[in-house]
Amino acid sequence: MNTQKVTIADVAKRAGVSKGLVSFALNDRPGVSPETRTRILAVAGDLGWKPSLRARSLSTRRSFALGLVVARNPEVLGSDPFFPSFIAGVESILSDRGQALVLSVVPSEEAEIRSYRQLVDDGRVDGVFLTDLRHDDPRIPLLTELGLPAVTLGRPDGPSPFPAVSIDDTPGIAESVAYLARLGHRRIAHIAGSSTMLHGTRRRDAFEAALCTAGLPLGQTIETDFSVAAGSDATRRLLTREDAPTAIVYANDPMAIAGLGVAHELGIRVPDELSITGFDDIDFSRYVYPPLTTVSATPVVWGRAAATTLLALIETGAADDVNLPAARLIIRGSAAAPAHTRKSAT
Amino acid sequence: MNTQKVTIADVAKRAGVSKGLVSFALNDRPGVSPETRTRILAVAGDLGWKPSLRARSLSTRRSFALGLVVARNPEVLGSDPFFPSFIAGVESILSDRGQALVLSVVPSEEAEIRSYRQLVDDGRVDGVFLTDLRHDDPRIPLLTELGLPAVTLGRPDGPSPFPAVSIDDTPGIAESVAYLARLGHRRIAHIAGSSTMLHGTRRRDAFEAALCTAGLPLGQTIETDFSVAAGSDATRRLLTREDAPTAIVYANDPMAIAGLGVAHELGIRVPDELSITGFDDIDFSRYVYPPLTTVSATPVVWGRAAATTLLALIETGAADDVNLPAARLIIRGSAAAPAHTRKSAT
DNA sequence: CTGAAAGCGCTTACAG
DNA sequence: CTGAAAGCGCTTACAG
Repeated sequence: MNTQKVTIADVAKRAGVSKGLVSFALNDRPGVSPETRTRILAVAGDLGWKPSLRARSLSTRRSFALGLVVARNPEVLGSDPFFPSFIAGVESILSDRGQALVLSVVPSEEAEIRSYRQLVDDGRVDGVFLTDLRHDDPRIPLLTELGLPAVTLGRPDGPSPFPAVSIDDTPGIAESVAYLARLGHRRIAHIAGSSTMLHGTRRRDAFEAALCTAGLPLGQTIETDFSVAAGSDATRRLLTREDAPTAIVYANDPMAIAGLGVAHELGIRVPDELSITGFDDIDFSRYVYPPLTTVSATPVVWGRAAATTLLALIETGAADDVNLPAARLIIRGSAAAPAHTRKSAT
Repeated sequence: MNTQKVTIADVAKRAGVSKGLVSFALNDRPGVSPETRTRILAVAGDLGWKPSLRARSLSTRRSFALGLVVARNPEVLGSDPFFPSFIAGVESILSDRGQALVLSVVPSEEAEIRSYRQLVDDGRVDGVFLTDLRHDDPRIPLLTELGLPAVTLGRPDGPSPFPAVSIDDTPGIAESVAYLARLGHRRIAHIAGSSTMLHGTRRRDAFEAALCTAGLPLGQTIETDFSVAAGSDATRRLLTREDAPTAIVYANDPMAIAGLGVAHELGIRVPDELSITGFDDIDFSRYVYPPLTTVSATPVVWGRAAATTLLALIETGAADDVNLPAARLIIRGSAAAPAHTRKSAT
């Protein structure tokens, strides 16, 4: 209950020094003799002094907080565990360093821009995480103009003054396609994410490149917004066609799980009559039936790395890009040799 | 780029008044003539003055931010869309009121307590949301001691000085059981959430009461931690028993979806041979097959109400409890008459 | 209705 | 190595 009662002045008086010196001792700055420093710190401890963050903020013009503004629509936000995990990773770094996370969830791109401006106008944060990178992402020039440090998750497609923390998702898609091709599939489709998102396009490009590598004809691709609903619709369209694919590579797990539902509904057995692969390895993926063959993702690791990088950037003014281990294929039960291959093998 | 350059002193000088008066005008306090106020505000507008939140924080001892600390384990956090939606609801209120949300995700109960203490030591927030209420929740005495305003989601089982914003989930469970009983089920089991959580116990109690109302014998109940993995295990245990139930009422959708997977794996058809119901109506629930009969939840509405209440409490020092509309049963495809009933009906 | 001053609790040149 | 003072940009009694 005594909290916030004792101030730097109390410590100074009790230690018989000036407030300035207490501040120097606290911040480990040169100009205080070791003995004096020790004495000051001891007095501070005795008194239970907790330096006021608000006062420090005012004089240092720092907020000791990092920001994350999320502009996903509520549905895809809810069915995708990326953010909870990413945030858990971020927090594991921040909590030990006395930093806080300010989270903003906004419904539109306009609201997103307003949110960033508000954050800097209010001096709420010292830097932000840029997730879900888009093509020619408007946030990069915006933050540059605002002078707010940032770290991007993945490398932007335009010029960027910010360090990037990346996980290459190309190998995961490539492995998925190669695996399906090896099983004997020739009509492989892709249910892609939004083409406004960098990772939507990148996974799609990886899919097409992998098809090419495997010597397979170009497959059908349907673009979605990454939502469960869109994944469901796209699957239905694909499966009710004349030349329905025998395998579908999904750009994320939630859509793949929805696809599983559609297949069940249509009486198409997975993996016997249809193979599917996902992306992200969300918790659900191993508990649906059949368990989903998918690509691992490590959002917690990404969160830690991004937080570490952003903090370094803020403190030192510079930080290197970091490349995290690529996502890999995890083979479970949702893919198998296509029906005709099986028949001819019998 | 001019941001944060112009201060209250500039406005005062330009308007020919004292800083104090500018402050009064800004805060709509009595003691400024209408003309003067208008003139001051006009000057402020011209100059593009944005009052410094940091300076206001220091002198008012307020942070203009609200806190949410989440202590769920990463898995259940990720598969349950409650938090993203709840937060979206909270933000929709906060953003218009110049408030920010500081989010803390912690791995343990000790870390949780430390997090709250840190939040008040640093004066990061003016109040917090208490979610996932537990029995004899230690956070209530803790926050009382710390003097931090809070709002609870649901009513605690012990004494609490804080307003509660509640959604009664009892009717939803009661309706689920009544519906299954009406379909002809007599062996209905419950896969419950954690008994340390108030909503885990409450749903379980509602289940047992509903069974009683329906004149059915006490069903089997298995307690879990609400996770997908636990829901899967519990379902397997139930279905491989001699006296396997013909229907299962799950305490949340993620577990019900895992249950669907187990049933598929065991070759038990849903709903023909097994009926299941969920709780929460998460986005996935309508896209699995068969689509899940479940109970609606409105986390966004809950978020708005909780934010409104907490802000009222902080500003006026008091706020009333609020009761939101109860969750209701949503009938989809995962429940039907039990197999033997069907047979005898043929 | 208005002004001048002190205060919120730190940090940071500037002297010594 | 140390002290006294000014400053960060607001708010808030206190006088008039």
